[in-house]
Parts: sequence; structure tokens; C-alpha cells
Amino acid sequence: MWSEASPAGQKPGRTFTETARRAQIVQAAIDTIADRGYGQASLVRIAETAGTSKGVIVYHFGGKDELIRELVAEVVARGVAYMEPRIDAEPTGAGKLRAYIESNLAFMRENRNHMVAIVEIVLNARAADGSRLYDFSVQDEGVAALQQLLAYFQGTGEFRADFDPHVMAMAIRAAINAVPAQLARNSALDIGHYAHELADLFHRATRPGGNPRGPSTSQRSRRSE
Amino acid sequence: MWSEASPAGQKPGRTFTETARRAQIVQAAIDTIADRGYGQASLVRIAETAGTSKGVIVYHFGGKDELIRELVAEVVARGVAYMEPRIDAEPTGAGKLRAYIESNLAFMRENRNHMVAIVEIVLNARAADGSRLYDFSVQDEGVAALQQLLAYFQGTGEFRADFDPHVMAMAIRAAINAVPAQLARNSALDIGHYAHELADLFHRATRPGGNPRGPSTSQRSRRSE
Amino acid sequence: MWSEASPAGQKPGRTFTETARRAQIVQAAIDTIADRGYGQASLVRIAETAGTSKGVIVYHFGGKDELIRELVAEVVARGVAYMEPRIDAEPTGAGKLRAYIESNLAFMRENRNHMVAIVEIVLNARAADGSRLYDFSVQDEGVAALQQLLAYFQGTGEFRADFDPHVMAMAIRAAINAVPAQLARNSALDIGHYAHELADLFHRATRPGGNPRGPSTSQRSRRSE
Amino acid sequence: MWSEASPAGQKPGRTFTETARRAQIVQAAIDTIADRGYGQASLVRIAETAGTSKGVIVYHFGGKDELIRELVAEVVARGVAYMEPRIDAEPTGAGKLRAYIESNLAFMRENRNHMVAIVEIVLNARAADGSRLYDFSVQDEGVAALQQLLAYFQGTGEFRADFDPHVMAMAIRAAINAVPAQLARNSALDIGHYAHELADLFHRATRPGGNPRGPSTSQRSRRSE
DNA sequence: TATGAATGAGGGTTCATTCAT
DNA sequence: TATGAATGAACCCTCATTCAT
Repeated sequence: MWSEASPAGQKPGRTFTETARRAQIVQAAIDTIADRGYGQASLVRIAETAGTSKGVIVYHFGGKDELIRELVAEVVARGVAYMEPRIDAEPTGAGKLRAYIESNLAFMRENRNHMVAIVEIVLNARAADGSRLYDFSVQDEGVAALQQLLAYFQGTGEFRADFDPHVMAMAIRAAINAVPAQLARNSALDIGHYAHELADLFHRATRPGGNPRGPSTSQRSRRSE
Repeated sequence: MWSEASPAGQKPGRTFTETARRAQIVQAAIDTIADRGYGQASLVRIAETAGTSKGVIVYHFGGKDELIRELVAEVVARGVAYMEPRIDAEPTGAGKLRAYIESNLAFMRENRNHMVAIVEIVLNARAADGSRLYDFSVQDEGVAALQQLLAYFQGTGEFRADFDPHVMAMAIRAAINAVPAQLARNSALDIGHYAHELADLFHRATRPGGNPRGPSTSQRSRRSE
Repeated sequence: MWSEASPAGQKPGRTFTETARRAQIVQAAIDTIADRGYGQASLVRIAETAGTSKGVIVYHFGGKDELIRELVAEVVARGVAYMEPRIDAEPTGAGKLRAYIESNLAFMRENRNHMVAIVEIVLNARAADGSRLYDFSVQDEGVAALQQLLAYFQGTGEFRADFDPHVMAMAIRAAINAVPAQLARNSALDIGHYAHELADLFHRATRPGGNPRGPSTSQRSRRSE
Repeated sequence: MWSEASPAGQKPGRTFTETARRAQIVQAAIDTIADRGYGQASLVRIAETAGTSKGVIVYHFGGKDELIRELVAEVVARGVAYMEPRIDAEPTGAGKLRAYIESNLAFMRENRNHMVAIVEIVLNARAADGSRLYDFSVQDEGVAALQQLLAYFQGTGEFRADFDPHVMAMAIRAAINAVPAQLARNSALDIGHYAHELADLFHRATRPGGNPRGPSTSQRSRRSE
């Protein structure tokens, strides 16, 4: 319901203090998760980072689940707000694709912990029965939007028609999602360079023309099982 | 069954029963992790899957760390044993690249849980201090080997010289690693198709020729910060 | 009652309730260790004695180590507070020595469990690698202080100069430390009598004069190895 | 029943191999306990030291209790065998006392681990209900014998009559028992010197004559409670 | 609003013991 | 004789949650 919460605004019925407190706690959660991983991000540690007590988190969010939910919504909203205008500003499919990749990585560079945290959550957060919690709501949303973009410009002829937009979208998102882990190990990583290379890579992979197929392997005959 | 599990046969000084038991437990761990995620794969749950008690695991492996270590070594060994001959059989760079991607995904199809589990572990296993446990030993080894392959055929001219082999290798591995999670959600996924698409994608991204750069965006000027 | 426990009052930043709870748990630990020995004093048993649950101890102390640390500090502080003025009140070396022994045993009589517990801990508490935990910090401090006292009055001529103050101090502390174990077996032990005898014993052993050496044995020739 | 087992002989009904095996395991237990303390001396660790498996210990001794029992008997027997002739060789009370102390410490020097182990056991071994296991059987036996010796020569007038032989015996044993712990911390300890000093100390404390009482303290009035 | 206090489930590990071979 | 295998209890610790203030 409130999932579209804009980072700048406050929910109706929520005092200014409350909104600020929630933001502060969410930020602490982001930093803690980015720093120590989702598994080690207990409420006590998050509270420590926030400089308050564990009870405050429970009071404001009712529990850990709700905190994580808000965190995810918040980061997604910020990311979308950052990327959307940059993508919209590009008229061509190739431009939009490049803008998607580069703005996403630029957002990462400027909000490193946000991205590290959200990737951690998407990969690790599980319900009591073991099922993933944020697969559909986060990951797939991003993939779906990207997939639509790709399919649209396949229709206009700007992208070659003979690739599966879902697979391509997955590959793009996977490449982007791998960056936070890289960053964690090598903080000197040149994200601009990385973005540039990825944009080229997927530009070549999506533009029309060229040999439709690469060399075949014995493996290919096993394709249809 | 376990004879495949340790291709070199039993470790010296290990009983037949012991070897079988270890293999059985490793398999149970693989299934449990694949099913419920690394975070939920406690020793009790793994023992349940194996049909024994927690104590047995501790008896045979001394602790959880050793179990995970053996699991990782086992799966990596199997994967390498599966992929290597298929890659070696291809003479050309493009062929090897395609063989890499397709044989990796074929291995996934045939050993779904193995791959799901190992990706779970690589992404989630953490030491007490929060540092990742298997990043370097597993992930990076795979990336490094791939990167070398790419660089080598850049040298021969089979691949275009103007891409960063490290970034390319990362993107390839990321795309492959994303498959297990996809499988978890949609077990009807056509892996053969997926592999085919990915092979095409990266064939196009690595082959020589074509416009060296795609369209620029305002983002690009921010590259070197 | 707990006001005696921490003579300096509550540590700053600690609630009234917290201080009381900690004192209560420390007391339960003392009684449990005195009663069943250090090795059998698990957190559950201590909690049972305290009338609470194991979690409470962990909540207040973070773990067993901290509990034991506080216990030791507490008992040592009380012991020193008890003995110091009584020793200082004596002007002569012989008087101070007697005061040391008698006040120490008097403290034992009045705080039997405290002493039994601390001796148990000093003798038994081990780190994970097997090394003793409180040897230096507790035992040796006491020995060192005593040793200094002995050496000082050797200098003034009140004590005979020809004994090794370290060996003498060790013997005195050993004799005192043996009392708790005696008490555990025979609670009817007359500590006052014991103290008196020990004081006499070491008075005779330290006073000047007399035949410097007793009879020799064949053993003595083996002294220098 | 066989508790009087002489170290040189083998129990009737026990094969040579069996006797050797038991001795080997007992030795391993001694070394392990001396090295890591009683609490860390698990059957596995003892078995490791012995170079065999845990099962062997169980097979030969039925359990840990029996192993410890044999260990104690063995060490006590060796100690007695070492000390007894040396004490008997001395005609006078003072000579016997000195021989007791010095031969005991000489035995320690030559059988360091034996003594460290036995002191560890006496202080730490507890039954399931927390009661000490070897207090009476070991500690008190030694004390009782010593006490008898002291009392006897009080009767002959060789020792002053006005000390409590039980307290004196306790003090002597305590001083001796403190040595292993000292050794553990400072292996360069000169045991010969230590023995010599202790012998002097207790010679002075037991010989007749001299001021019957040292200075009194305010403490003394508290004696009878 | 905020916090201190307590709880209870679950995690990994150690260990003496039992059992079958 | 000896060992490998398995078991079950106990231990310390972490953590999300609940409750009273």
C-alpha cells in the first residue's frame, strides 16, 4: 500500500519525528547489512549502529520483517527515482539500455551500502519455511521492466529480434547485481569503467545484424531434453 | 553412487562405510541447502534430510565447517570434471566459450541441487566476523580461469581486443550463477534454451568487429570520478 | 544487601535493577561453584540456584566469562577490603603476618562460599587452549603482596634473613587455600583454631634466630641438579 | 581390591599385553591431564596421546572413572615406593620430616607429569552429584600418614608438643601440592631450592622451644565464634 | 516514546558411553 | 582385542520476540 513511499515524503498519519526515526533506523540497518552481511545483522547490532536500543526498532517497526520490508521499499524507490529520469531522457533503445546499466551502477557508486544491502537481502532473506522473501517483489520487478524495454525495441527493430528478452534481461541484472560483491572485496573497483564495459557488452549483444549464430558444439544437440 | 562422488576413490585411511556415510551426508546437505537456503540449513535439518541425527554429522565431519568445505570441494570437482573435457574438445576460442557456458548449464540441469547449493554457499557463507568464506577459493577461481581464456584468445585475435576480460568474465559467471535462483522459482525453465541464448549473447559480445562503442549518455562523462 | 556487594555503589550507567540482578546472579554463581565445583557449575545450574533462567544470565553478563570475571573481581575486592585495614593496623612484621593469616581465615569463615568459589576458579578455570585463566591476576597478586611484606621485614631484621620470601609466601598462601577444601568436607572445622595454629607455625618459621639448618638427608646432595 | 597394584608387577589373570596396554594408556592420561588440565582431558585426547583410539580405553577400563582410578593408584604407589625408603632411612623425627618433604619434591622433579596430573585430579574430579572423588582416598591418606608421624615424634619430645599435628600436616601437604602449579607456569623453578627452603621452614615450625606464641592481634579475640 | 528485562527456541560443539563388527 | 559408528545429554551462545515500566 505505502510501498510507493517517496523518500522525501512522509506517510500520512506519521509524525515528523516518527518518519525521521524510521529513516535513521533503516539507514542503520542498511549499513549493518552492507558491513556484516544479512545473517549477522541482528537487531542488537542494527540498534548499536543506530545508537539506540533494540526496543526502539521493535517499537517502530513491530519486528524485523517490517524493518526489512521498509528498507527494501526505500532503496528500490530511491534507485527508481535515480534511474528513471536518466533512462527516460534517452530517446533510442540503445541509449535507454546504456542509461539503464550506467545509471544503475552510478547509483551503486553513490549509494554503495544501499545496493550491497539490498542484494544481501534478496539473496538471503527467507521465510520460516525457507522460501525466499523478496525474489518476486524486487528482483523480478526489475527484470520485468527491463524485459519489457528490451521487447519493445525488438518490436521497433532497434534491437535484433532473435534474442529472448527474458534471458537478456536476466543476464543484464545478474551482471549488475554481481558488482556489490565485487565492491566488498575490492573497494578500489572502478565502477565507471565497469559500467562502460557492461554497456558495450550488452550493446553488442542486442544490436541487430551479424552472424546469427556462433559456432556449434556437441553440447548444442543436448539442448532439447 | 558414491563412487562418482569421489572420482579418485576413497581417501586413504577411510573406511568404506565412512566414505559412504560422508557422501550421504554431503548429499543431504546439498539437498537441504538447495531446498531451504544456506541460512536455514542447520545441522539438525541436514541430519533430518539424511535420516540420521546431528551427532552423526559431527562425528564424521567434526563440525559444520568441514562439511561445507567437503561439499564445496566435491561439487567443484564434479563440475570441473564435467566441463573440462567439453571445453578442451573445442579448438576455437568461440567454441570454448560456448562450451563453457553450455556445459556449465548442462551440468546445472543434471545436478540442479549441487549448483543451487554451491551458489547459496558462495553468496551466503560467512565467517564469525562477517567476512565471506568461499569467495576467493571458489568464485574467483572460476572467474580467473575464464578470464585467462578470454585474454588468451584476445591475443590470438579470435576475440575483439577492446573489452576488459575481467568484466566480461564476471558478466558471464553472473549470468550463469543467476540460473539456480531462476530454477528455484520456475522449475520448468528450459535450461537448454537459456544456455543457447547466453552462448549467443556472449559470442556477440566477444567477437571482433563492429562499432566499437554504442551511443553515449550523459552518464559516461561521469566515468572517471 | 547488594550495597555491600559493590562497595563503591552502582557502576555508572547501570540501573538499580540491573545492579541488583547482577549481584544476585554472582551470588548464585558463588554458591553453585562452592557447592558443586567449578566444573559442574553450568549456566543452567547457576540459573537454577538464582531462581531464574539461563537466558537471564546471558542477558546481564553476555556470557559465562564475564560472569566469572565479575565474580572474581567482587570477591577479591571484598577480601582485600576486609583484610587490608586489619593488616595495616599492626605495626610489627610479625603482627602483620599474623593479621594476614588470621584475617584471611576470618574472612573465609564469614564468607565461606566466596572463598571456596574463588579457590575453585583459580585452580580450575581454563581457557579453550587449556591455559589457566586466573593464575596471574589473582593468585600471584596475593603471593606477590605477601612476598613483598616478608622481604620488607627481612630488611628491617624483624624476620630472619635466610629464608626465600617467595617460597615462604607460597607456603603461606597454599596453607590458607587448602582451608576451603577442608571446609567442604568437614564444615565443623574450627577455623579460629586453624588460623591460630597457622599463625604460630609461620611465626616460628620467620622469626630470627635458632639453628639455621635442620638435619641433612641424603636427599640434600641432589639439590643442585 | 587390586588397588595395591605394584607398578612393577601385573595383576593375576591379566596378560602381559593387557598390563602393558593399560600402563601405556595410563601414561597417556597422565601426560594429557598434566598438559591440558583435567577438564580438557577427554577420552579422545587421551587416546590421541596414546596413539590409539578411544574405544581401546573403554575396552580396557570400561570407562573414564576406572581409568582415573587406576591412574591415581599407580601414581600414589610410585610415590610411596619412592618416598618410603628415604623416610625410613632417617632415624630422627626431624630427619624423617625433612626426608618427607625433600623426597616428595624430588619425586615431583623426576615425575613432573605424574604429580601435576594427580593434583589436577584431586582438585577437579567430581562425581555426578558434584562431590569430590579423590579427596579422602588420596589427599587424606597422605595427610593422615604425615599427621601420625608428627604426632609420634611429639610424643617422643623431638617435636614441640604445642602444635596441632593435623593443621601442621595440612600445611605441609598444601605447600608441596602447590608446586606443580608453580611448575606449570615456571618450568625453570629450582625444585631443589624449593625443597630445601620448605624443609627448613617446617623444621623451624616443629622443633621444640622458643616463644610459644607470637604477637596477638585483635583478630585473635574473634577466634571462637 | 523509549528502554530495560526476560523468555524460549534454536544453533553448533564436546563428550562419555553403547553397540556391532 | 580393537575399532568404527552412533547416540544422547549437556554446554555456551545468539537472537527475535514479549512484557512491564
